[in-house]
Amino acid sequence: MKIDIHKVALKAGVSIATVSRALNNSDLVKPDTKAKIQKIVDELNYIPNPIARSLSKQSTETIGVVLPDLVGEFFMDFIHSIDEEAYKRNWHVLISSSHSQRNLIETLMELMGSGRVDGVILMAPQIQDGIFEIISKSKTPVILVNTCGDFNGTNQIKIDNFKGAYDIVEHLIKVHNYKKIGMINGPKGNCDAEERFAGYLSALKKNKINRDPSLIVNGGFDVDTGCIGFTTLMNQKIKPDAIFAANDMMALGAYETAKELGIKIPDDVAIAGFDDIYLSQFLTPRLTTVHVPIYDLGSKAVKYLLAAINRDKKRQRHFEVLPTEIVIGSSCGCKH
Amino acid sequence: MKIDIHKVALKAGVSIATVSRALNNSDLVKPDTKAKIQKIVDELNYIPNPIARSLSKQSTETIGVVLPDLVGEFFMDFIHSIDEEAYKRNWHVLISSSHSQRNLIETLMELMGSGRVDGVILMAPQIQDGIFEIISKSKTPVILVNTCGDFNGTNQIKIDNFKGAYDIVEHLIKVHNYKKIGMINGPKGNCDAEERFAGYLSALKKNKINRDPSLIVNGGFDVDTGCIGFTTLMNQKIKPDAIFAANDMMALGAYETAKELGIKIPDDVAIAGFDDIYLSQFLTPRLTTVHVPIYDLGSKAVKYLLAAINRDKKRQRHFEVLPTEIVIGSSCGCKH
DNA sequence: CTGAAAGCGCTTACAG
DNA sequence: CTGAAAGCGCTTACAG
Repeated sequence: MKIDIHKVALKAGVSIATVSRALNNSDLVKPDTKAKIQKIVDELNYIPNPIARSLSKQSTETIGVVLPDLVGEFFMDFIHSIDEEAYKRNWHVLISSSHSQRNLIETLMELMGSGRVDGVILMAPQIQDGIFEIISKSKTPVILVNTCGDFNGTNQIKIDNFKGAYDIVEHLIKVHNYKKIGMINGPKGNCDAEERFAGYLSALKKNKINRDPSLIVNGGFDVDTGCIGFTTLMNQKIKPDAIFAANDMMALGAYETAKELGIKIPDDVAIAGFDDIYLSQFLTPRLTTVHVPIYDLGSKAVKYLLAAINRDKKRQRHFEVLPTEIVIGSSCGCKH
Repeated sequence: MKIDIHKVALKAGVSIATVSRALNNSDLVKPDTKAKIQKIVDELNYIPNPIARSLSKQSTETIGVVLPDLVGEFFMDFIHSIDEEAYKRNWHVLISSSHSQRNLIETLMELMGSGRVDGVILMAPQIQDGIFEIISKSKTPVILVNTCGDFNGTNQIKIDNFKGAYDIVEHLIKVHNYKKIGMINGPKGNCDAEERFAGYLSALKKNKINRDPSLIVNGGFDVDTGCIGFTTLMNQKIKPDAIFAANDMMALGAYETAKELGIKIPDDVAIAGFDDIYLSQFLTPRLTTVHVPIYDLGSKAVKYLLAAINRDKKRQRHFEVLPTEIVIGSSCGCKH
């Protein structure tokens, strides 16, 4: 038999209002009464129905997380950190990835319009038209994760793609004296990709190396396009002496292809990546890459979102760029 | 201004009951009326409040997923497949991993007692006392994923650890003629680990190889214990000619250590793993391992859970063991 | 400090 | 086919 607040009230000899107050730790309830009620609650193993509470309070204590389509090990850590942070505060996490079948917009609208969650963490490196309209029209607080640009009034948290890329390319230039640094770019329109590319260009410029369009190829952040990109770069007359892949997955593709073609890393060509995915430490040679503070990203996203929910007007907004850090392996030519 | 069912009813000139029926596609509503209501709904961009609906219908159309503490790339695919399957049916997914701070039992009890979800997918290779009490006492349907044994009355789905291990060890014996096959075991009490170990023992026995306790070491399913296990095995007088690691992460540890010690795989010692994690295809040499149908595991877990929820009495239960398949790389000695 | 009552936004048995 | 009303299980302003 399902036990509800009435049963507790009956057994405790008080009204349901008092039970409710006691459980919400209102100081309108006498300590004695609280204790008495708590005893009954424990006895009966009563758990208040969160759905009813949500309806009444008009808040769900649940945050929604919307993820992009492609998911990798990266995201598990992200979710884990979100869950951890949410748990600490007794909040819940509703997951929703956008699928081939449905687009981000749809997912987002449904989540935000429905009242199923009090706020949304939206990871959207590939921002689509219409998203801002939805966000700004809605009263549901949102925090954008890894989204390009600075959208006024919207909470944002992201990683420092630019500086990470800048630093690692500068490492290739200054420490190793490479002159022909190729790049396998990420997908068009992807924020992370664009910022990393900008960092690459900037490092070249600051170090007075001319940008050579033949050394820049496009990729899609996956292994296959890494293979293709690497092949393209290495089949040209002017071969690069180092290649910066915009993420580790593409660097991995480069490794694979290098092995097949008998090209030695870093002797024939140096490689650097971005993300520091778990896998990269096990590559031979260890990949030089950029570490991304993924745990921090998740837990801060939760903190800022809850702050936004609690102050309920979106007055003061959060905008933060988390630092990235280069991780030196031997794929760049460093000895270990 | 938040728009609710009353606004829609007012504008459509009908009662809220009729609006509700129309939206639930009841055939008690005349097609004309339905059309008229739908038009208003679209105009106003009305989305019924799922919380109110849940309270009224006593069902949430949400499934809870409880994950163990250690999470890896494996789990992201699992969640993704669950989300995909749930989405198809317009269900939602609430994630809850057990943390250092809280144990599985607590997480589970809260989730099941609260009415926040209609059913739970519980991945628990390391089953704890008390879990069955909770499950059998509760009316909330549960499906156990990768849990050892056959618990009467409980829906279960798992992978064929035994056969996977058996097959891969038999491959080492029959194809490569290894005689001294070591094993780096998984954690004590872990279901997957125990079944894999049983498969190993059975393959030895069937092929008339005596079990040699000095060739069996314990591990914890992580890279570090793989390193330690490998070192231990290779430092003995009688060295193994092949090692079966109970999962790929430990095989990875073996690779690392082999590299450091200058031991060649597979020439000095063959290696086989289990899981076929994404990473393993990029190891040199490619790891011979056992593929686990993780996507299937997730989507079937959802299907069976929803079936259990819908038939609401737990009459007919689902129990399924998904086949595993060996993936031949060159770490076992096969040419590629 | 406590209780009776209204309200959160829906669904659905009941009556017509 | 449609509507008035009760009910889902809580919270909280109001009155005492």
